[in-house]
This record gives sequence, C-alpha cells and structure tokens, in this order.
Amino acid sequence: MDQSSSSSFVDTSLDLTIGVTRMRVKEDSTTSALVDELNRVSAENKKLSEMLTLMCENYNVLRKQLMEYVNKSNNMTERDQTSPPKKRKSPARDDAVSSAVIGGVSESSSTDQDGQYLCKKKQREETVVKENVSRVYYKTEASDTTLVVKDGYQWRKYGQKVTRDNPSPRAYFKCACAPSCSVKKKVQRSVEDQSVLVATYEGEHNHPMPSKIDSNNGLNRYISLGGHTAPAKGSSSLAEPVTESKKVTSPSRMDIPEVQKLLVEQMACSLTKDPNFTAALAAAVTGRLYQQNQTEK
DNA sequence: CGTGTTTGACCGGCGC
DNA sequence: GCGCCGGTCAAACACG
Repeated sequence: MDQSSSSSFVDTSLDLTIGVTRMRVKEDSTTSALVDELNRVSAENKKLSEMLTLMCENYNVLRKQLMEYVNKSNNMTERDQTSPPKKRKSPARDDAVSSAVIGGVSESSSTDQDGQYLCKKKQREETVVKENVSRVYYKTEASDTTLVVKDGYQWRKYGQKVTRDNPSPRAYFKCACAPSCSVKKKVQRSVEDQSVLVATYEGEHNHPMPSKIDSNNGLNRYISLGGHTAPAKGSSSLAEPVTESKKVTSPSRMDIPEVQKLLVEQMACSLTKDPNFTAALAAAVTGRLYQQNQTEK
C-alpha cells in the first residue's frame, strides 16, 4: 500500500495570507502585479487539482485492490453457509467482517475500529467459518444519542447492553418486516468517534425491502467499499434502502465519478471545518476586497 | 388499547 | 467450578 501512504499525506494547505501581506506592501501595485498574483494563484490551484486527481486515482486503485481481496476471502468462507443462525450465540462474529469507510472520517478499518477486542477474538477464531455478517458505519451528529439507523427496513429493538470494550450502549434489533426474517443488527457508537454509528448486520433478508423511505433524501451519501456502505457527513444516519440489498461479496455500486465527486465534497467539508483554513480564507478575501477598493480609487 | 421501547433478569459460552 | 460477559427474554412502561 505504498500508494496510499504517498497520497494520504498530500499537503493541500493553502498559504492564502501571502497575498494579503504582499498587497499591503504594494498598495500602489500595478495591474500587472495583480495579474502575476492571479497567475500564481491559478498555478497553485492547478497544482492542487493535479494532486487531487492523483489522490483520487490512488484511492481508486486501493479500492479496487480491497474489493479484490474481499471477494477472494469471501469466496472461501461464504456460500457454504446453509445452516440458519443459532438462536443464542454466533461466536465467530467478526472474522469475515469487512468494513465501509466514511469519507472525511478516519475510519481506517474494522481492525482499528474494535481494537483489542477484535485482536482477542481473532486469536481463537481465525479458522472458524461464519454466517453472512456485514458492518456499516453511519455518520451522525455526536449529540444524537439515539441508536436508530434508518436503512429502509423496519427493525424492532429487543435489547440494549453496555459492553466492556465500548462505553456506549449497544442496541440489538430484529427485522420486523417479516416474521420469518431472522436478520439481526447491532448498533453501537464507535469508540474512536462518537459521531459514528457502527451497525453490524447478521443474516440475510428473505423478503424485499418494505418501502423506499428516505429515498428522496438527497443528503444521503455513501461511499461503499467491498459491499458495505456508509453515509457522508451530515446525512443524519439516514441510509439509502438500496444499500441493504448488498452483500459482502457484491462490488461497489457507486460509479467512479460519483466517488470522486463525493471525495471532493468530503475534502471541501473538511477544509471548511478547519478554523485555520477559514481564517486564512477570510483574510485573503478581505485583503482582495481591500486591494480592489484601493485600486479603484 | 395496540404497538413499540426500555431495562433488569436470565441464559449460555468461554476463560481461568 | 466459578465468574465474567455478550446476547436474549419478557414484564413494565410510554405513546399515539
């Protein structure tokens, strides 16, 4: 994963204050100076665009590799599971779990997510075959204390527990769409990021999706990896129903341009949340306006 | 009153 | 065998 390391640390910071200081020194600057400044900014913008493009390409390559890896691993562990889920316990819970990644959130992987809990589990369960389990990350407001994930299906909550590895309570849901459907899901906040809900789905729905609720919600954004999906920032834990039909082995349904578009949105969102960036941007804008006023007089 | 949620009790697996 | 812990049950409760 050399490419990721090289692309993940691309410095996209803009030194927007340079123009301001220069403008104050050269209050009587000519139009050519302005053009030079404009050219410089344009060049920098172009450079940043190229870097972003490179980053997107690297991201796509990594994504492709991950999907291939997930497909390969699931071909070996899945599809021979015919026995229904046990009533009580399914010990091999997390082995075949692959995770979705939320754009803008540093959800590295399921191994980082669960930390030592997963490490301990994996030590004794590496060879155990398991049922169809998927994990989905939902970005929510940190202040939102509800563990409700609207993913298109109807769920009935049947329990809640505080687990040892996570101070946040874990909610247990059963599919309420059909009595014969034994799909369960567990929803718990991420240890690392309280604004992220981790929903673990067990089993497969043996019925169609009841409704297309929330499908008209344009705020729903997902970046899927290896058959898992996750909403983007500001989606308020609403999920597109179509994502539920996906399984671990299914490839991403999102087109590459769509992913790139979302990536850009996530980066923009991250930048706008950076106080240093907004301060620098404000200084640059005010400086530019000041300069324009000076030149017009 | 019906339906969904909450929450304490209980069950069973697992490690020591 | 015992205790811990995750998962489930079911009575109590809330709400429309």
